[in-house]
Amino acid sequence: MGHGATRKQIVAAADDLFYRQGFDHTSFADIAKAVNISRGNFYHHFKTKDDILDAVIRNRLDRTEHMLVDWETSGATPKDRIKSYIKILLTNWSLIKDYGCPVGTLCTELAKLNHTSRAEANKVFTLFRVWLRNQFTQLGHMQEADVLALHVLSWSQGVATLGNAFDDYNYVKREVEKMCDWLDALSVKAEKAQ
Amino acid sequence: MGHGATRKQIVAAADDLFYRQGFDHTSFADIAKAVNISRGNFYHHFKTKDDILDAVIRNRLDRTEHMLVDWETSGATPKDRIKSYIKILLTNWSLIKDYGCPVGTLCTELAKLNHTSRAEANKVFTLFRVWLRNQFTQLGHMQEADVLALHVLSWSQGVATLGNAFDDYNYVKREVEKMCDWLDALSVKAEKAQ
DNA sequence: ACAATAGTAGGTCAACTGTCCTAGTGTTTC
DNA sequence: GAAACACTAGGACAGTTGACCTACTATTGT
Repeated sequence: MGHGATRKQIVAAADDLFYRQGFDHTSFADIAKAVNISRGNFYHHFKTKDDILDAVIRNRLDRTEHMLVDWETSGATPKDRIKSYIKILLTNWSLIKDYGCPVGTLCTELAKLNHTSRAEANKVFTLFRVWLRNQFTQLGHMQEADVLALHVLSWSQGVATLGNAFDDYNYVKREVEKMCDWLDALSVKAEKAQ
Repeated sequence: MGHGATRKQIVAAADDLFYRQGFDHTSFADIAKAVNISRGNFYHHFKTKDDILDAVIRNRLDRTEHMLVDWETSGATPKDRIKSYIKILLTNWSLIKDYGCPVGTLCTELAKLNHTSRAEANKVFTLFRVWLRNQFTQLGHMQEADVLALHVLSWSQGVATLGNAFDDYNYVKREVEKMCDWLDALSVKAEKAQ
Protein backbone atom coordinates (compact mmCIF):
# COMPACT_ATOMS: atom_id res chain seq x y z
CA MET A 1 0.00 0.00 0.00
CA GLY A 2 1.19 3.45 -0.87
CA HIS A 3 2.45 5.91 1.66
CA GLY A 4 3.44 8.70 -0.68
CA ALA A 5 2.15 12.13 -1.55
CA THR A 6 -0.80 10.82 -3.58
CA ARG A 7 -2.15 8.95 -0.61
CA LYS A 8 -1.99 12.09 1.48
CA GLN A 9 -3.72 14.02 -1.28
CA ILE A 10 -6.49 11.43 -1.41
CA VAL A 11 -7.01 11.60 2.34
CA ALA A 12 -7.00 15.41 2.28
CA ALA A 13 -9.50 15.56 -0.59
CA ALA A 14 -11.72 12.89 0.99
CA ASP A 15 -11.59 14.70 4.33
CA ASP A 16 -12.77 17.89 2.67
CA LEU A 17 -15.48 16.21 0.58
CA PHE A 18 -16.78 14.06 3.44
CA TYR A 19 -17.18 17.28 5.40
CA ARG A 20 -18.85 19.28 2.65
CA GLN A 21 -20.97 16.59 1.00
CA GLY A 22 -21.19 13.89 3.63
CA PHE A 23 -19.50 10.47 3.57
CA ASP A 24 -22.28 8.53 1.87
CA HIS A 25 -22.91 11.15 -0.78
CA THR A 26 -19.23 11.37 -1.77
CA SER A 27 -18.21 8.91 -4.47
CA PHE A 28 -14.87 7.59 -5.64
CA ALA A 29 -15.35 9.65 -8.78
CA ASP A 30 -15.69 12.82 -6.69
CA ILE A 31 -12.43 12.18 -4.85
CA ALA A 32 -10.65 11.12 -8.04
CA LYS A 33 -11.67 14.33 -9.75
CA ALA A 34 -10.47 16.40 -6.79
CA VAL A 35 -7.06 14.67 -6.75
CA ASN A 36 -6.91 14.39 -10.55
CA ILE A 37 -6.21 10.69 -10.74
CA SER A 38 -8.12 7.84 -12.35
CA ARG A 39 -10.81 5.96 -10.46
CA GLY A 40 -9.18 2.56 -10.83
CA ASN A 41 -6.02 3.83 -9.23
CA PHE A 42 -7.66 3.93 -5.82
CA TYR A 43 -7.34 0.23 -5.22
CA HIS A 44 -3.62 0.62 -4.93
CA HIS A 45 -3.98 3.01 -2.00
CA PHE A 46 -7.24 1.92 -0.38
CA LYS A 47 -9.03 -1.37 -0.81
CA THR A 48 -12.47 -0.02 0.10
CA LYS A 49 -14.27 3.24 0.71
CA ASP A 50 -14.42 2.39 4.39
CA ASP A 51 -10.62 2.28 4.41
CA ILE A 52 -10.55 5.87 3.15
CA LEU A 53 -13.00 6.84 5.89
CA ASP A 54 -10.79 5.23 8.51
CA ALA A 55 -7.77 7.09 7.18
CA VAL A 56 -9.74 10.36 7.22
CA ILE A 57 -10.85 9.79 10.81
CA ARG A 58 -7.31 8.90 11.89
CA ASN A 59 -6.10 12.05 10.18
CA ARG A 60 -8.70 14.15 12.02
CA LEU A 61 -7.76 12.51 15.31
CA ASP A 62 -4.11 13.32 14.72
CA ARG A 63 -4.75 16.92 13.73
CA THR A 64 -7.10 17.49 16.66
CA GLU A 65 -4.70 16.00 19.16
CA HIS A 66 -1.89 18.10 17.72
CA MET A 67 -3.99 21.26 17.99
CA LEU A 68 -4.93 20.51 21.60
CA VAL A 69 -1.32 19.84 22.55
CA ASP A 70 -0.35 23.13 20.89
CA TRP A 71 -2.95 24.97 22.95
CA GLU A 72 -1.78 23.17 26.08
CA THR A 73 1.82 24.32 25.62
CA SER A 74 0.99 27.80 24.37
CA GLY A 75 1.45 29.31 27.82
CA ALA A 76 -2.07 30.69 28.05
CA THR A 77 -4.25 30.06 31.10
CA PRO A 78 -6.65 27.08 31.10
CA LYS A 79 -9.53 29.54 30.91
CA ASP A 80 -8.10 31.14 27.77
CA ARG A 81 -7.53 27.71 26.28
CA ILE A 82 -11.18 26.79 26.77
CA LYS A 83 -12.09 30.07 25.15
CA SER A 84 -9.89 29.14 22.20
CA TYR A 85 -12.05 26.07 21.77
CA ILE A 86 -15.29 28.04 22.05
CA LYS A 87 -14.08 30.58 19.53
CA ILE A 88 -13.60 27.94 16.84
CA LEU A 89 -17.26 28.68 16.15
CA LEU A 90 -16.22 32.16 15.01
CA THR A 91 -12.90 31.41 13.32
CA ASN A 92 -14.42 28.59 11.28
CA TRP A 93 -17.75 30.30 10.76
CA SER A 94 -17.47 30.52 6.97
CA LEU A 95 -17.37 26.71 6.85
CA ILE A 96 -19.77 26.01 9.72
CA LYS A 97 -22.52 28.15 8.26
CA ASP A 98 -22.56 25.95 5.14
CA TYR A 99 -21.55 22.53 6.41
CA GLY A 100 -21.98 22.51 10.20
CA CYS A 101 -19.52 21.12 12.72
CA PRO A 102 -17.17 18.56 11.10
CA VAL A 103 -17.14 16.37 14.19
CA GLY A 104 -20.85 16.39 14.97
CA THR A 105 -22.10 15.98 11.42
CA LEU A 106 -19.89 12.97 10.73
CA CYS A 107 -20.89 11.26 13.98
CA THR A 108 -24.55 11.91 13.19
CA GLU A 109 -24.24 10.52 9.68
CA LEU A 110 -22.35 7.40 10.73
CA ALA A 111 -24.96 6.80 13.42
CA LYS A 112 -27.71 6.79 10.81
CA LEU A 113 -25.69 4.57 8.49
CA ASN A 114 -25.02 2.29 11.46
CA HIS A 115 -21.44 2.33 10.21
CA THR A 116 -18.63 0.24 11.67
CA SER A 117 -16.42 3.31 12.10
CA ARG A 118 -18.99 5.15 14.18
CA ALA A 119 -17.10 4.51 17.41
CA GLU A 120 -13.87 5.67 15.80
CA ALA A 121 -15.44 8.95 14.68
CA ASN A 122 -16.83 9.53 18.18
CA LYS A 123 -13.27 9.47 19.50
CA VAL A 124 -12.78 13.01 18.17
CA PHE A 125 -15.50 14.11 20.58
CA THR A 126 -13.79 12.15 23.34
CA LEU A 127 -10.51 13.90 22.54
CA PHE A 128 -12.14 17.30 23.11
CA ARG A 129 -14.00 16.00 26.14
CA VAL A 130 -10.87 14.73 27.90
CA TRP A 131 -8.93 17.88 27.01
CA LEU A 132 -11.71 20.16 28.28
CA ARG A 133 -12.04 18.07 31.44
CA ASN A 134 -8.35 18.52 31.96
CA GLN A 135 -8.62 22.31 31.61
CA PHE A 136 -11.48 22.47 34.13
CA THR A 137 -9.50 20.34 36.55
CA GLN A 138 -6.63 22.80 36.25
CA LEU A 139 -9.15 25.55 36.99
CA GLY A 140 -9.93 23.88 40.31
CA HIS A 141 -13.16 22.13 39.34
CA MET A 142 -12.26 18.66 40.47
CA GLN A 143 -15.46 16.65 40.74
CA GLU A 144 -17.50 18.57 38.17
CA ALA A 145 -14.74 18.73 35.57
CA ASP A 146 -16.29 16.12 33.27
CA VAL A 147 -19.79 17.53 33.62
CA LEU A 148 -18.49 20.99 32.75
CA ALA A 149 -16.55 19.61 29.78
CA LEU A 150 -19.67 17.93 28.42
CA HIS A 151 -21.61 21.13 28.99
CA VAL A 152 -19.20 23.18 26.87
CA LEU A 153 -19.21 20.45 24.26
CA SER A 154 -22.99 20.25 23.95
CA TRP A 155 -23.49 24.00 24.08
CA SER A 156 -21.07 24.69 21.25
CA GLN A 157 -22.42 21.74 19.31
CA GLY A 158 -25.94 23.09 19.51
CA VAL A 159 -24.83 26.58 18.49
CA ALA A 160 -23.06 25.10 15.46
CA THR A 161 -26.19 23.20 14.40
CA LEU A 162 -28.55 26.14 14.80
CA GLY A 163 -26.08 28.66 13.43
CA ASN A 164 -25.86 26.45 10.36
CA ALA A 165 -29.64 26.13 10.06
CA PHE A 166 -30.45 29.80 10.56
CA ASP A 167 -27.24 31.09 8.94
CA ASP A 168 -27.08 33.74 11.66
CA TYR A 169 -23.61 35.00 12.55
CA ASN A 170 -24.87 37.47 15.17
CA TYR A 171 -26.59 34.69 17.06
CA VAL A 172 -23.39 32.63 17.10
CA LYS A 173 -21.35 35.63 18.21
CA ARG A 174 -23.82 36.32 21.02
CA GLU A 175 -23.79 32.70 22.19
CA VAL A 176 -19.97 32.64 22.14
CA GLU A 177 -19.94 35.73 24.35
CA LYS A 178 -22.45 34.09 26.68
CA MET A 179 -20.28 31.02 26.92
CA CYS A 180 -17.23 33.14 27.75
CA ASP A 181 -19.23 35.06 30.38
CA TRP A 182 -20.44 31.79 31.86
CA LEU A 183 -16.85 30.59 32.01
CA ASP A 184 -15.74 33.76 33.80
CA ALA A 185 -18.60 33.54 36.32
CA LEU A 186 -17.65 29.92 36.94
CA SER A 187 -14.06 30.84 37.80
CA VAL A 188 -15.21 33.49 40.26
CA LYS A 189 -17.39 30.95 42.02
CA ALA A 190 -14.49 28.50 42.23
CA GLU A 191 -12.19 31.18 43.64
CA LYS A 192 -14.78 32.10 46.26
CA ALA A 193 -15.10 28.46 47.28
CA GLN A 194 -11.39 28.20 48.02
CA MET B 1 -52.21 12.77 -7.90
CA GLY B 2 -53.46 10.47 -5.17
CA HIS B 3 -54.78 11.66 -1.88
CA GLY B 4 -55.81 8.31 -0.43
CA ALA B 5 -54.54 6.01 2.27
CA THR B 6 -51.59 4.73 0.23
CA ARG B 7 -50.19 8.23 -0.13
CA LYS B 8 -50.38 8.70 3.62
CA GLN B 9 -48.67 5.37 4.13
CA ILE B 10 -45.89 6.38 1.75
CA VAL B 11 -45.35 9.67 3.60
CA ALA B 12 -45.37 7.92 6.97
CA ALA B 13 -42.88 5.28 5.83
CA ALA B 14 -40.65 7.86 4.14
CA ASP B 15 -40.77 10.06 7.25
CA ASP B 16 -39.61 7.15 9.38
CA LEU B 17 -36.91 6.01 6.95
CA PHE B 18 -35.59 9.51 6.29
CA TYR B 19 -35.18 9.85 10.03
CA ARG B 20 -33.53 6.49 10.61
CA GLN B 21 -31.40 6.19 7.48
CA GLY B 22 -31.17 9.75 6.21
CA PHE B 23 -32.86 11.20 3.13
CA ASP B 24 -30.09 10.54 0.63
CA HIS B 25 -29.47 7.00 1.80
CA THR B 26 -33.14 6.02 1.56
CA SER B 27 -34.18 4.67 -1.84
CA PHE B 28 -37.53 4.23 -3.55
CA ALA B 29 -37.08 0.50 -3.08
CA ASP B 30 -36.74 0.98 0.68
CA ILE B 31 -39.98 2.92 0.92
CA ALA B 32 -41.79 0.55 -1.46
CA LYS B 33 -40.79 -2.41 0.67
CA ALA B 34 -41.99 -0.67 3.84
CA VAL B 35 -45.38 0.16 2.30
CA ASN B 36 -45.57 -3.13 0.37
CA ILE B 37 -46.24 -1.65 -3.04
CA SER B 38 -44.35 -1.86 -6.31
CA ARG B 39 -41.63 0.62 -7.15
CA GLY B 40 -43.23 1.84 -10.34
CA ASN B 41 -46.38 2.76 -8.51
CA PHE B 42 -44.67 5.74 -6.93
CA TYR B 43 -44.94 7.90 -9.98
CA HIS B 44 -48.69 8.07 -9.54
CA HIS B 45 -48.33 9.61 -6.08
CA PHE B 46 -45.07 11.54 -6.32
CA LYS B 47 -43.26 12.65 -9.44
CA THR B 48 -39.83 12.79 -7.83
CA LYS B 49 -38.06 11.85 -4.63
CA ASP B 50 -37.90 15.52 -3.76
CA ASP B 51 -41.70 15.62 -3.83
CA ILE B 52 -41.78 12.91 -1.19
CA LEU B 53 -39.33 14.92 0.89
CA ASP B 54 -41.53 17.99 0.61
CA ALA B 55 -44.56 15.99 1.69
CA VAL B 56 -42.60 14.57 4.63
CA ILE B 57 -41.47 18.03 5.72
CA ARG B 58 -45.01 19.43 5.42
CA ASN B 59 -46.23 16.48 7.48
CA ARG B 60 -43.64 17.20 10.16
CA LEU B 61 -44.55 20.88 10.17
CA ASP B 62 -48.22 20.01 10.64
CA ARG B 63 -47.58 17.52 13.42
CA THR B 64 -45.21 19.88 15.22
CA GLU B 65 -47.61 22.79 15.01
CA HIS B 66 -50.42 20.56 16.25
CA MET B 67 -48.32 19.40 19.20
CA LEU B 68 -47.36 22.96 20.12
CA VAL B 69 -50.97 24.13 19.96
CA ASP B 70 -51.94 21.19 22.17
CA TRP B 71 -49.34 22.20 24.73
CA GLU B 72 -50.50 25.80 24.52
CA THR B 73 -54.10 24.88 25.36
CA SER B 74 -53.26 22.19 27.92
CA GLY B 75 -53.73 24.60 30.81
CA ALA B 76 -50.20 24.23 32.13
CA THR B 77 -48.02 27.23 32.92
CA PRO B 78 -45.60 28.58 30.26
CA LYS B 79 -42.72 27.29 32.35
CA ASP B 80 -44.15 23.77 32.41
CA ARG B 81 -44.73 23.96 28.69
CA ILE B 82 -41.09 24.79 28.06
CA LYS B 83 -40.19 21.88 30.29
CA SER B 84 -42.39 19.66 28.14
CA TYR B 85 -40.24 20.65 25.21
CA ILE B 86 -37.01 20.01 27.08
CA LYS B 87 -38.21 16.61 28.25
CA ILE B 88 -38.71 15.39 24.69
CA LEU B 89 -35.05 14.43 25.03
CA LEU B 90 -36.07 11.88 27.64
CA THR B 91 -39.41 10.69 26.25
CA ASN B 92 -37.90 10.12 22.79
CA TRP B 93 -34.57 8.89 24.10
CA SER B 94 -34.86 5.40 22.61
CA LEU B 95 -34.97 6.98 19.14
CA ILE B 96 -32.56 9.86 19.78
CA LYS B 97 -29.80 7.59 21.03
CA ASP B 98 -29.78 5.77 17.70
CA TYR B 99 -30.78 8.43 15.18
CA GLY B 100 -30.33 11.83 16.84
CA CYS B 101 -32.79 14.71 16.72
CA PRO B 102 -35.16 14.39 13.72
CA VAL B 103 -35.17 18.14 13.12
CA GLY B 104 -31.47 18.83 13.48
CA THR B 105 -30.22 15.81 11.55
CA LEU B 106 -32.45 16.52 8.54
CA CYS B 107 -31.42 20.20 8.45
CA THR B 108 -27.77 19.20 8.67
CA GLU B 109 -28.10 16.65 5.87
CA LEU B 110 -29.99 18.99 3.54
CA ALA B 111 -27.37 21.68 4.19
CA LYS B 112 -24.62 19.33 3.02
CA LEU B 113 -26.65 18.24 0.00
CA ASN B 114 -27.30 21.90 -0.71
CA HIS B 115 -30.88 20.77 -1.23
CA THR B 116 -33.68 23.02 -2.45
CA SER B 117 -35.91 22.07 0.49
CA ARG B 118 -33.31 23.10 3.05
CA ALA B 119 -35.21 26.28 3.93
CA GLU B 120 -38.44 24.33 4.25
CA ALA B 121 -36.88 21.87 6.69
CA ASN B 122 -35.48 24.74 8.76
CA LYS B 123 -39.03 25.96 9.31
CA VAL B 124 -39.52 23.20 11.88
CA PHE B 125 -36.79 24.86 13.92
CA THR B 126 -38.50 28.21 13.42
CA LEU B 127 -41.78 26.72 14.64
CA PHE B 128 -40.15 25.72 17.92
CA ARG B 129 -38.28 29.02 18.09
CA VAL B 130 -41.40 31.16 17.76
CA TRP B 131 -43.34 28.98 20.18
CA LEU B 132 -40.56 29.08 22.78
CA ARG B 133 -40.22 32.83 22.31
CA ASN B 134 -43.94 33.11 22.98
CA GLN B 135 -43.63 31.12 26.20
CA PHE B 136 -40.78 33.30 27.44
CA THR B 137 -42.77 36.42 26.63
CA GLN B 138 -45.62 35.08 28.72
CA LEU B 139 -43.10 34.50 31.50
CA GLY B 140 -42.32 38.20 31.47
CA HIS B 141 -39.10 38.13 29.45
CA MET B 142 -40.01 40.69 26.87
CA GLN B 143 -36.79 41.82 25.18
CA GLU B 144 -34.76 38.66 25.74
CA ALA B 145 -37.53 36.25 24.72
CA ASP B 146 -35.97 35.35 21.38
CA VAL B 147 -32.46 35.03 22.77
CA LEU B 148 -33.77 32.72 25.50
CA ALA B 149 -35.72 30.68 22.96
CA LEU B 150 -32.61 30.19 20.84
CA HIS B 151 -30.66 29.28 23.95
CA VAL B 152 -33.08 26.49 24.85
CA LEU B 153 -33.08 25.34 21.25
CA SER B 154 -29.29 25.15 20.92
CA TRP B 155 -28.78 23.62 24.34
CA SER B 156 -31.22 20.77 23.71
CA GLN B 157 -29.88 20.32 20.20
CA GLY B 158 -26.34 19.90 21.49
CA VAL B 159 -27.46 17.46 24.16
CA ALA B 160 -29.24 15.39 21.50
CA THR B 161 -26.11 15.28 19.31
CA LEU B 162 -23.75 14.33 22.12
CA GLY B 163 -26.23 11.99 23.77
CA ASN B 164 -26.45 10.22 20.44
CA ALA B 165 -22.68 10.08 20.01
CA PHE B 166 -21.86 8.88 23.52
CA ASP B 167 -25.08 6.88 23.96
CA ASP B 168 -25.22 8.15 27.53
CA TYR B 169 -28.67 8.38 29.08
CA ASN B 170 -27.43 9.62 32.44
CA TYR B 171 -25.69 12.57 30.79
CA VAL B 172 -28.91 13.52 28.96
CA LYS B 173 -30.93 13.18 32.15
CA ARG B 174 -28.45 15.39 34.01
CA GLU B 175 -28.49 18.05 31.28
CA VAL B 176 -32.31 18.05 31.22
CA GLU B 177 -32.32 18.64 34.98
CA LYS B 178 -29.82 21.44 34.54
CA MET B 179 -31.98 23.04 31.89
CA CYS B 180 -35.03 22.87 34.16
CA ASP B 181 -33.02 24.35 37.06
CA TRP B 182 -31.80 27.11 34.77
CA LEU B 183 -35.41 27.80 33.78
CA ASP B 184 -36.52 28.01 37.41
CA ALA B 185 -33.67 30.34 38.32
CA LEU B 186 -34.61 32.51 35.35
CA SER B 187 -38.20 32.89 36.57
CA VAL B 188 -37.03 33.91 40.01
CA LYS B 189 -34.85 36.60 38.51
CA ALA B 190 -37.77 37.86 36.41
CA GLU B 191 -40.06 37.97 39.46
CA LYS B 192 -37.46 39.93 41.42
CA ALA B 193 -37.16 42.44 38.61
CA GLN B 194 -40.86 43.20 38.67
C1' DA C 1 -74.41 0.69 -18.76
C1' DC C 2 -70.50 2.76 -19.74
C1' DA C 3 -67.01 6.20 -20.07
C1' DA C 4 -63.69 8.59 -17.25
C1' DT C 5 -60.68 8.50 -13.59
C1' DA C 6 -57.69 6.72 -9.79
C1' DG C 7 -54.69 3.35 -8.55
C1' DT C 8 -51.48 -0.62 -9.21
C1' DA C 9 -47.98 -3.87 -11.08
C1' DG C 10 -44.09 -4.98 -13.56
C1' DG C 11 -40.60 -3.73 -16.32
C1' DT C 12 -37.24 -0.69 -18.97
C1' DC C 13 -33.86 2.83 -19.11
C1' DA C 14 -29.48 5.39 -18.67
C1' DA C 15 -26.59 6.84 -15.19
C1' DC C 16 -23.92 5.93 -11.34
C1' DT C 17 -22.08 3.09 -7.43
C1' DG C 18 -17.98 0.40 -5.21
C1' DT C 19 -15.05 -3.10 -6.53
C1' DC C 20 -11.71 -5.33 -9.12
C1' DC C 21 -8.59 -6.63 -13.18
C1' DT C 22 -5.07 -6.03 -16.52
C1' DA C 23 -1.71 -3.74 -19.06
C1' DG C 24 1.62 -0.53 -18.91
C1' DT C 25 5.07 3.00 -16.89
C1' DG C 26 8.35 4.61 -14.11
C1' DT C 27 11.68 3.80 -10.03
C1' DT C 28 14.56 1.32 -7.05
C1' DT C 29 17.71 -2.59 -5.78
C1' DC C 30 21.14 -5.80 -6.42
C1' DG D 1 21.13 -4.50 -17.14
C1' DA D 2 17.66 -7.26 -15.20
C1' DA D 3 14.49 -8.34 -11.81
C1' DA D 4 11.43 -6.44 -8.26
C1' DC D 5 8.64 -2.99 -6.91
C1' DA D 6 5.53 1.26 -6.62
C1' DC D 7 2.36 3.54 -9.08
C1' DT D 8 -1.03 4.77 -12.76
C1' DA D 9 -4.60 4.57 -16.46
C1' DG D 10 -8.54 2.80 -18.41
C1' DG D 11 -11.95 -0.18 -18.49
C1' DA D 12 -15.07 -4.20 -17.01
C1' DC D 13 -18.17 -5.90 -13.66
C1' DA D 14 -22.65 -6.62 -11.16
C1' DG D 15 -25.64 -4.13 -8.49
C1' DT D 16 -28.39 -0.05 -7.38
C1' DT D 17 -30.29 4.37 -8.22
C1' DG D 18 -34.29 7.74 -9.68
C1' DA D 19 -37.19 8.18 -13.36
C1' DC D 20 -40.45 6.77 -16.59
C1' DC D 21 -43.68 3.86 -19.57
C1' DT D 22 -47.33 0.75 -20.64
C1' DA D 23 -50.82 -2.44 -19.61
C1' DC D 24 -54.12 -3.83 -16.36
C1' DT D 25 -57.76 -3.38 -12.63
C1' DA D 26 -60.79 -1.07 -9.41
C1' DT D 27 -63.75 2.81 -8.51
C1' DT D 28 -66.56 6.60 -9.59
C1' DG D 29 -69.97 9.70 -11.84
C1' DT D 30 -73.67 10.18 -14.89
